[in-house]
Amino acid sequence: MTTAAPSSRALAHPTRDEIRLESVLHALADPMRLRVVRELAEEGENSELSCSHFVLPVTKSTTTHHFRVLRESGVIRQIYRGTAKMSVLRRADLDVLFPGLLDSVLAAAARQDDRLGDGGSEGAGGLGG
Amino acid sequence: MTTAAPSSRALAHPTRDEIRLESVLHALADPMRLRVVRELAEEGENSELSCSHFVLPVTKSTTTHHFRVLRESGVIRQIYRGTAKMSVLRRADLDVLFPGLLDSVLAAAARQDDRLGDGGSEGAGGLGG
DNA sequence: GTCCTCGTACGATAGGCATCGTAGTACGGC
DNA sequence: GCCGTACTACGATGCCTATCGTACGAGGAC
Repeated sequence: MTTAAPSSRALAHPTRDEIRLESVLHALADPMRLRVVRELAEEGENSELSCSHFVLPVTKSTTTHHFRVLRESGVIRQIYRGTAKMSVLRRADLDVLFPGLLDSVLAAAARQDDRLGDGGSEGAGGLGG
Repeated sequence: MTTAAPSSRALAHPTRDEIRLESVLHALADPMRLRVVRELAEEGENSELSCSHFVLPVTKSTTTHHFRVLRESGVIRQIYRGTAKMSVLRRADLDVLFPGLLDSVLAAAARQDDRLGDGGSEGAGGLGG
């Protein structure tokens, strides 16, 4: 699957067999990371989003850290594309390993947001940076 | 549901509305706690198991800590019954808040155990791709 | 070639947490 | 009343982690 120029920089990912449920749950338990995963899921299975696409209320360093946790736990796949680093949800792998888990978590997150009125207008906290 | 005297000691539990997805995921992300939850689930919805029923490779202090995390995150309900402290899975509440989530996690855990040969001594068989 | 943008690496820091040991409380049996 | 069992509370400890700031490398724009 040599798509275009993968650059010389490669990133280490766990194989499907190396993905652990505990690590996935831990990765999803963080609000920032859950937010990233939800956004990736909403974009579609094959959508690649750059790190800079996400506007998180933390610095770039911290964002890098969160993406690393997601990648090393097997939740997302990351590839370099020019100066940008694209992230894709590993939905297929996760669905094979843990059928229904990702959908349940995503649905639960959406439901909770709806219940708490988080998706509306009030932001409660300024996204100052 | 006669259940005799509930003792005077009461334990604080989050109401259904107070249960947060992040807290539940965090609670389930720990191997010890996931083990407890799985055992509770296998016993049936209304089964009460005492803390001492669980044989965990940690001290009683640590066991108490884990049960507290599970209780405060809303995953289990605990009541005193004599000197024993019984634990019950809050399956109904969780199913209302996050439909399918608990089942997905339990199924995923069972599947992973099976895949890794945790239940017995068979050498890590299916190394798919 | 030079500069700018994107993201990384490294160090530092503060807080959380899993773990232990010990001392203490509640309840039931004798 | 006394003791044993079941569990708790508290303090200590060491690791993990979420966060930041700064310095740095890679790749594209001009």
